[in-house]
Amino acid sequence: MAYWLVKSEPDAFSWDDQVKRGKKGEPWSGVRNHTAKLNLMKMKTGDRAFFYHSNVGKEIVGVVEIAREAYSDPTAEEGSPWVCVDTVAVEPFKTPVTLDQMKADPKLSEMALIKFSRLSVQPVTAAEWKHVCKLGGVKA
DNA sequence: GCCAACGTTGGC
DNA sequence: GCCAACGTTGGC
Repeated sequence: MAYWLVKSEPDAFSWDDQVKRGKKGEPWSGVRNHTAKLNLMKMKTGDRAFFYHSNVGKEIVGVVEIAREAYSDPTAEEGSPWVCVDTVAVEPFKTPVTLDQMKADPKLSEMALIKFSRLSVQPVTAAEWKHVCKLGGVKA
């Protein structure tokens, strides 16, 4: 299984919104960056991702699962190359893990979140996943 | 094909 | 609200 991190501005789509979608999930659409798109295309059903609130909060607030692999993004122009996946809420963090916390943690110094701060869909290593789950108070 | 200008993202 | 980082666009 692979691990990921996806970003959303809570003003646009928050963790609470994701939870409200229930098992139906929500299309993770609107990605318009090729690096992010490549990551979306690598996702498999059952992969897990951290749900990160950018701008407001700047913290990981929960875990989502990939419920549907990459398909043509319905919010993009017809014939455009953009894709989205469906995400379903799995579990909220007991304690949100903040950006400051991750920056200060030597175990997480190589995280894409810190090194490529503008990438909205990014891979997370198994070691990082485990560690952040621990900080967040959830099972890896 | 280079690079300056511009737009967008996201932390501060 | 500002600005740094980065991607994209367009003139040459």
